[in-house]
Amino acid sequence: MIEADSIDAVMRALADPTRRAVFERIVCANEITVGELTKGSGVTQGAISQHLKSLRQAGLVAERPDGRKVYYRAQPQGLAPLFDWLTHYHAFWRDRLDNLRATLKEIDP
Amino acid sequence: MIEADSIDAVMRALADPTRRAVFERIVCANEITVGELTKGSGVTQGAISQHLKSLRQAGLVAERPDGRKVYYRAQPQGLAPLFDWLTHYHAFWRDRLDNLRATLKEIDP
DNA sequence: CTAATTAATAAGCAAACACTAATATGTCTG
DNA sequence: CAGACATATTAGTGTTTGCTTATTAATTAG
Repeated sequence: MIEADSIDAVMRALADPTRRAVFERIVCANEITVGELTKGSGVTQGAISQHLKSLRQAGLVAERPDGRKVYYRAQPQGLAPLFDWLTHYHAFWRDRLDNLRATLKEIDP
Repeated sequence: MIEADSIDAVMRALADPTRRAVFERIVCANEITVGELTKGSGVTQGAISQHLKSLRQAGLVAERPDGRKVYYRAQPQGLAPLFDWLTHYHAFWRDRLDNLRATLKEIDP
């Protein structure tokens, strides 16, 4: 069984376009500060901090405070719930299609 | 480049728990009517219809009207944007980790 | 033709959300 | 220490969202 809570947190976190963009930038930059993320994001530093909180709670990013800066990096295993969910339903589909094919072959071999 | 619009629609559609549950039921049942989906969903038929509209617009499900009933089925290629997005960032990560490993090996072979 | 059934849609509403501006907290620098 | 800097947090606000009830449209049954 896929854990419903984590998939929920991950999906919700990635559903918002600006928050997803923040996540993508964090992935591409190995490590990046809040200030850098704010620059060119189109929103306020406060907004970025709030998005980071969501991403952190979803397990998608981790923080590394250094002095007065905080570096964020992506957490690879954070996408696991989403990955599992997708694979599960993909497998489901594939099996059903296989069964369908088999049945059709049985009827008309 | 991953198409931003479709990934957005798919993520938004699957972000809501009840809508995601509707989708999962549609996947598991090969075909299912609105009435059956409503039964045991905890929400009204109107709500279900609205969720189906979102899923349809995201390309995740397709309808097959038959008499006064409407049968819904999942559309396998609907998850493709999500799948592509995931693979893209997964690959990104893997490459970066590979590079890191290589660099470490260079320093201390 | 009339009733009942099935699904889509519309209007209204409360809750959640994304954002801003302002403030608080902690850190470095002169 | 005082002021600049980097980030988190809070309060307030407009918009979106998920839901309900009621209605409409279409199809079938008696």
